[in-house]
Amino acid sequence: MTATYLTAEQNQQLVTDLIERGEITDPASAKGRLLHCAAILFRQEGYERTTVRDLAKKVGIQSGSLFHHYPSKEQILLAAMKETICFNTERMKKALELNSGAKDRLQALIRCELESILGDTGTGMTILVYEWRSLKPENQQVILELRDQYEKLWMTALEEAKSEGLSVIDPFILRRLLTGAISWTVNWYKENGSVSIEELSEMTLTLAIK
Amino acid sequence: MTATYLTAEQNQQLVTDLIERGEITDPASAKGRLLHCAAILFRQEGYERTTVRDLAKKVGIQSGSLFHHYPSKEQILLAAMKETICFNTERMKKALELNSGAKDRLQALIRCELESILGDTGTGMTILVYEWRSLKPENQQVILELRDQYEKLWMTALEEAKSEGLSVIDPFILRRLLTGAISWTVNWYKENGSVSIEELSEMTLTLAIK
Amino acid sequence: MTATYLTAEQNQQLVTDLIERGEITDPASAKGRLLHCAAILFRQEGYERTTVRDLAKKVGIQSGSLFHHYPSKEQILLAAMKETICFNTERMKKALELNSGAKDRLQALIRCELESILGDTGTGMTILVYEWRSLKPENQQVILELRDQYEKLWMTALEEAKSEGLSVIDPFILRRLLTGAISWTVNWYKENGSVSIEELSEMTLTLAIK
Amino acid sequence: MTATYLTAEQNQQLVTDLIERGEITDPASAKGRLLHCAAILFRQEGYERTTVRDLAKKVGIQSGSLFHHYPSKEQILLAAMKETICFNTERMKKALELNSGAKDRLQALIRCELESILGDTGTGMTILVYEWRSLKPENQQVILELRDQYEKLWMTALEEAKSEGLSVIDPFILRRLLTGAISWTVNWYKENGSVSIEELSEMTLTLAIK
DNA sequence: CATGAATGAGCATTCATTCAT
DNA sequence: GATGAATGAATGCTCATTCAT
Repeated sequence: MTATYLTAEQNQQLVTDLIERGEITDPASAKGRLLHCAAILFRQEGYERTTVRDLAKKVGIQSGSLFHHYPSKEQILLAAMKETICFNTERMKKALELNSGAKDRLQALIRCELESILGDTGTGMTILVYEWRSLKPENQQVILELRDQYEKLWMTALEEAKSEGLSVIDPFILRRLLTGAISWTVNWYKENGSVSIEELSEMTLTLAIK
Repeated sequence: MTATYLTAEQNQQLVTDLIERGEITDPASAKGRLLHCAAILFRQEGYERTTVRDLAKKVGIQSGSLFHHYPSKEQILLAAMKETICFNTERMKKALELNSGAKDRLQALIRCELESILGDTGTGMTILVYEWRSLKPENQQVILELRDQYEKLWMTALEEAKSEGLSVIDPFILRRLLTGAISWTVNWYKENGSVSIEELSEMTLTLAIK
Repeated sequence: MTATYLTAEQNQQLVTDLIERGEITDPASAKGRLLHCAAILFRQEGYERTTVRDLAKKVGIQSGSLFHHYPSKEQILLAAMKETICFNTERMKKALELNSGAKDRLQALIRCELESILGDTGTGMTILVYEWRSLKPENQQVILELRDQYEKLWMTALEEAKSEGLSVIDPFILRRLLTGAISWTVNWYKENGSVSIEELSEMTLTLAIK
Repeated sequence: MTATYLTAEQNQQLVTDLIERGEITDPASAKGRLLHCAAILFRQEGYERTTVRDLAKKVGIQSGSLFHHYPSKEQILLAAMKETICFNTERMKKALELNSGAKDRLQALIRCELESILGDTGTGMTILVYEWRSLKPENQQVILELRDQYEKLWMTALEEAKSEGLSVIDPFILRRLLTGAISWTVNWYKENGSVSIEELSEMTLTLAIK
């Protein structure tokens, strides 16, 4: 048996809610399209290798127009990161609500993070991992604070798992090992390969618990 | 009980041997110092953010002089990657020789890779992971081929572990999950913290096997 | 004894008359406010360093809206210069009418020009001096023609002074030396300092005549 | 009778001395040519309207090469200003040495400043006057300090003139009026016109003293 | 081998101007 | 009239690479 996960409808509803609450930008708007394209390019090519001209071309505007929406390239990265954390934190909360029991709750988190890394939503956590060093220290701090909430959800779940005897490793270290294992999937997982994201999340769970 | 690992002397001997065989560059030579500095800077700052002037300054020469040793910045990265793989492949072979039994052999590999990522030798595997996209496809191919040998050592050990019932996950996927978990340590592990590299390698082992 | 100068009421009356005759724009109108703000910003920051966005912000409108009033940034500068010359020419005429005798008439002109440079009316001659090179040749020509009338008032007064033996220098050169001396005051004169504009105009007069 | 002024040879000797002492850059060197061209262009076109591409073209190099010599456009302006003040301060000192008597010494200063403004040496004081606002406050401070020595020479001469009864105006104000009168000549004086620089300096002197 | 001035393509960013709403 | 998103040419600056010395 496996954990319950958000349906496509619930996922879509979450997006709608967050747009309404102003926490993420409507992907249908110019600004939202910009952010979506930026997330994809930064993920594929890396922040440094993506020029504002590349980005503008992908969005379908002129490079100067980017600066109508954001004052600098780095602010685009920052905004993409912020919305990504925000969306994924909310999705993890919803996924936790749907499950009870340490094991299922942990699996829900793993699956959420995998979906975020591997999905084509452009909201992927990958840029948070790989483009971190491109932020100036002050902006790193901004992200760190948002990331705290996200990581608290994980820590709670891992501590619960440990107290139930499902794991013996220190939760702090286990979380970091899992972060690496999951984020690295972006470099090898092929969507139409033999393994589904759901199966992959089950395998990842067996790493975390006995 | 834990696996046997190379002593500092054995490690040093390996370096000497590889220099003699011409497989890695003598770190005392100008070229070797260049490669060493490059590895450190590329790891710390990233390849794109490291300018040839930064690198030249660290080496203590003028930027134009770099190009007497390598025809381009990318070739410096490529050389650093090659030597890193070469050295670490050899070190893993040595470490495997020192151990028998699937569990110990697996732990030896984990420890080798962690040492390579976290050690201050400048030979770290980190750049292989994070600067991969900075290589042109043809150079990626060169590294991929070298990497094959390295990965074969892992695959053999993981298949052995599976056939002995230590693990149930597909070795191919397990290796990739471990790759991520181990390489990510560069982002959080603090040398003088409460956990030694040896302890960390034991914890990582518990992820891989039951 | 000193020359007679326009009272504040006479000054205000002049403004009203000129608005009525359509020679300057009513500063209460949108266009007038724009010109007023432009004159101030161009004087403070310089024409090149003042962006249309800065100007729009000061006026309290959007930058695109400026172009409903003037077809280009340069036309705004041109209009500001035109109105400045027009207003100051008229003011000098009035001031000349109030005085007789070469000395007093000359002092009246000096004081007028100083008031125009140092006053806070935003109609100052400073931009004519410092932003001259920002005009395209054809627009420089437009200003030159307006400026001719203005300068004729000066030349007449200086020739009169010379024929009365008050000065020995060639009026053409004397006028240019005075132009520099007076316009430069914008860079050092402090309104609440120890010297009033009236006193300064007397001192300047002693430069021009014996 | 008129004041003594530096001969062309003495002028040239001064240049040579200052280059030797490292206080100004050899105009024959690449850096010196750059500074010379910059001074001319900044004077003719203004700092803002001069692009680094314009400057590079005039020097005969590529725009990127400018930044081999100076880290920014503003530093080029700053260097040009520094060398200008330095050279003109030294030239004024030499000119003062050649003359005695308040009147002659004052005329020497006036002539020096006029030569500096109107000469084609590219070392003209004009940019100090007209491009002042283009410097950031910290760089303005640097120039202010250098300028202090220069202005002290003037103040001493003007105070001497006043104590000898040659002038009645406050030296502080007189200096500023003269600064304006002299610097403004750049806008109207034509070299091959009917008036020589020497004659102009005599006329200017009659403004300053009775 | 090493230097360091020079290159030149490329970069992020600016900004006057346009125009559909 | 006014808005404000979009334009696109131009700007100051960067940087891997070249090459005469």
